[in-house]
Amino acid sequence: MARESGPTRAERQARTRELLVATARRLFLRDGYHATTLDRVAEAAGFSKGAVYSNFATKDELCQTVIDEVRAEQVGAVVEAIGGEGSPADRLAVFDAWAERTIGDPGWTLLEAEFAIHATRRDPALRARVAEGGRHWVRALAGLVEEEARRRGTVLPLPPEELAEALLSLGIGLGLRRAVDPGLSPHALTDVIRLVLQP
Amino acid sequence: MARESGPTRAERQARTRELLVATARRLFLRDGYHATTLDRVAEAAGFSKGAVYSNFATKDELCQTVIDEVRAEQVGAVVEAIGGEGSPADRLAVFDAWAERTIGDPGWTLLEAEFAIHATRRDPALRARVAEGGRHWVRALAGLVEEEARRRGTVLPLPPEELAEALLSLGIGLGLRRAVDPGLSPHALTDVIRLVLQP
DNA sequence: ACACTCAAATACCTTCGGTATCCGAGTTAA
DNA sequence: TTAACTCGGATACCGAAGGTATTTGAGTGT
Repeated sequence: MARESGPTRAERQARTRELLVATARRLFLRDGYHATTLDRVAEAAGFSKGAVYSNFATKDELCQTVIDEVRAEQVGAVVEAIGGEGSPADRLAVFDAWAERTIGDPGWTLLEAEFAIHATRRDPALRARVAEGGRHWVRALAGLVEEEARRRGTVLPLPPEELAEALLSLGIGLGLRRAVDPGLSPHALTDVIRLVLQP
Repeated sequence: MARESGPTRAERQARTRELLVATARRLFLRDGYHATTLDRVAEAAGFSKGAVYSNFATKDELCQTVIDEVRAEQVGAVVEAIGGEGSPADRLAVFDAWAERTIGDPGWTLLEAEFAIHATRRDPALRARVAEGGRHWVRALAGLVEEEARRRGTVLPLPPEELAEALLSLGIGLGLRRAVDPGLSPHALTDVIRLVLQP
């Protein structure tokens, strides 16, 4: 036993992992998957590449960790936004703000898409994981859409899952389009949602 | 002057370029942008990497050439499909078949998206070029949508450009989603189009 | 016939993901 | 207390890939 025992070994490793994930998150969101190198992540976090490989098996695993973390926050935010009280118009405005923040964020949109494509091309297991993440989004959205229709007392023009699939796809496509072409109007998503929800 | 003059030098180079583009097209569509290496393209075409760099400044330029070629075919096909005669239902069926072939083709969808993301992250000039390609799609679709509404005598629920933007984004998003998760229903796109065009 | 051009080949550079090995602080058992 | 051991992190290295510099040799103009 040391006189003044500092943090234990496991605690130090956890701290290292945290710092690596936080740094990787910043760089992956800023520069994208391919342009971000593990050397730079390690250096920016104050470690060597060895620290990265001691905490994550591959670059894919590190990036997946970052994406899971960010996505959990995004899903939570949208559920909270839509689930709130207020008139349908209020809720749509809140959702609009969320969409503007999330879909309008090129870093996030590009990273999700880039990693999904990479996973699809590279490793069936990773692709399956990414696909499951997408289905998770669809289920969450389908629930939200159904609930919203119930609140409004309107009949959905399509099954909720299909509508959710279309909305998610629209969000992905619009996010990509806006990232590539920042001059685009940001209103297409909510306009289409209005169209679908207010027949 | 040689006795039996074979192909001239310029002709030989054009032939080399053709072979390289055709080979690159096959590999890019099959494996994607990053996974396709110039060494393999050159070897598969029967040349060395030097031949590639003698005909294209960078990998980006070769890939852009391939994408332009394929996209020109796709746009032509959809304009031809929609522009044809027949009842609205017939035309929608033709479009449906086109969408199934094009959007349902993971190779094409993933390559477009992968290259767009790469260009956006890497080089502002290339990004601008890709963005212009997207606007070209939107203009073509807006014209088609407007014409279709005129033929049907219906009023569009949104401005044609915005509708076209939404449809393109939906196509991109759905194509990506289906590439990542092949089990998805392929009908969301035409369902939404029916929804928008038959109020 | 002879110098020259230039498409294509070859050799080599740098970067980056990944692996093998090493080091030394921290943990544990005697 | 101490000595063996564990293992997180550092370091050295490998192979692949985009890109560049240089060379080569078949075709071309004078």
